Amino acid sequence: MSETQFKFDKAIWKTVSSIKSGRVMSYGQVARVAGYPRHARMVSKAMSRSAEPLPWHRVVKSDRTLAFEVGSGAYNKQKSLLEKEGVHFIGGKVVPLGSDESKDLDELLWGSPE
DNA sequence: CCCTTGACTATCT
DNA sequence: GAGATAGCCAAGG
Repeated sequence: MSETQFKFDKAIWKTVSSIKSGRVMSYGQVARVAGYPRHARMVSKAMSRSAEPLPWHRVVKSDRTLAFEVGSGAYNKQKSLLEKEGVHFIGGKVVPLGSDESKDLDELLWGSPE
């Protein structure tokens, strides 16, 4: 494993573990904050290489949907982990704690999204 | 080296 | 707003 890759992994791990419970970050955002813009696709690899457990479930796509196929085991796993932290799922999108749910709740009641 | 892949993103129809 | 398209960049065959 090269030196540069180790530095990259370390930066990613640090950023991911800095995500607070109930909050989420997109892959691109994690990469940018870690100091590696346009490395969104590398974030997943770095997390996979992590020796110790990381709050990987707090990392979602830029549109706030999960990166896995809907209905897959990994998808359900990530979803339950997030819900356990108080994160809502509305219309397949995550709703972090602290965000204004009234609009989404309104959509739910009126049946606009799924 | 060339080509394909992927836990991505932004933009255009 | 969903689907297609084109960038993106490191890894691996």
